[in-house]
Amino acid sequence: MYTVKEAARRTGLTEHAIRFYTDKGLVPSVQRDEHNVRMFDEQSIDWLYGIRCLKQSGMSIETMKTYVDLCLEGEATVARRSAIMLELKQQAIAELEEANRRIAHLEEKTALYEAILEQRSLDTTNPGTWERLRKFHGDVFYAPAPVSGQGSSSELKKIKS
Amino acid sequence: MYTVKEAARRTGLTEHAIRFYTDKGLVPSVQRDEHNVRMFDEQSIDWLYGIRCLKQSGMSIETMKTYVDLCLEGEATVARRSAIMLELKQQAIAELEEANRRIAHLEEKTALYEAILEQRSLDTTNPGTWERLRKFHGDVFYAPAPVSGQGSSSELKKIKS
DNA sequence: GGCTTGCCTTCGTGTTACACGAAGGTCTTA
DNA sequence: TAAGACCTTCGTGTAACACGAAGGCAAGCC
Repeated sequence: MYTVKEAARRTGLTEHAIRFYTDKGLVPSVQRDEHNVRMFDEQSIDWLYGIRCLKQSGMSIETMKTYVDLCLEGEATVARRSAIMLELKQQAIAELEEANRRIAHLEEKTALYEAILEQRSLDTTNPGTWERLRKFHGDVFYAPAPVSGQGSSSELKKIKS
Repeated sequence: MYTVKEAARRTGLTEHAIRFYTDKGLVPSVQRDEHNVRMFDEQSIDWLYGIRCLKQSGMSIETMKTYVDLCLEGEATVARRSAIMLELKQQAIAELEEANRRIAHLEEKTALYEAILEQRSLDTTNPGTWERLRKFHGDVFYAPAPVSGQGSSSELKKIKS
């Protein structure tokens, strides 16, 4: 039987996290001794490993609770658990796509900054100067179509050089 | 000049978010009228668009504040702003890799579940039953090395097939 | 004048998954 | 008997808002 500290050492989780998980009911086999101290047996350690794994998969605590409860019900719930994992995978794929969009977006911006630094372009990344720039290329900074264009300035050429 | 509601309509942000951003100092050009009501001019709308864009890039509010302040200082800060964007891109790339890891991980799990559902494998996804399974293949569920290794994974081939 | 409607304000709580510290209890050891 | 090490619970803080409450203000309507 292990204390929180030992369980932390064995699982790689922090003591705080382990208390948090046990309090959330994610470690069904955990017991308390006569001084109300959490005691972990091998099965509890297994559960903690499982939790850590689910966390790595991006599962929320709430879903973990559902998942754990389904596990306790036994093999009859395999299909439902499978569905949870599939949904999680869909979510991960969505995050992947989001990350890809961000990178593409940031790629543009960093390229733009590079151009500015090399004096090849105007500074369109500062919203404070858009009024001056709007009529030329006011939509480099942000992805969707910006405000309806008005505003003018002729000192731009000076910067362009 | 626009109210919060109109600014929300024009920028696609919620009214709550707009109040939040203005209170954080991310919209330097915003004013208040005689009744303490926020008033947005075209430049304020530009700033809001910029904020929305930065948010889409995954930038934190704190960093946005830094970024906005740098913008206000003018073109002398282009290099520092560029550095912020580069860092953000690195972060996005890291998130991308994390998402890829998750998907690979979940791919295994969903495949395993499929195998279980097709009666081709034991249920190794339930930590509550690992005691029974540990001697067979206790490390399918979680990614890193599990409990101090006893048990072999020689039965894995049967599942993989 | 008074009421309703609609917009605005500030303030305060809830969210997620813990991190962190405080205050206090218990056991062991010097 | 006191220190040290460990545990407990409780409470606050985090990020980026969402949401609702309570209240102010102006305009329109009867």
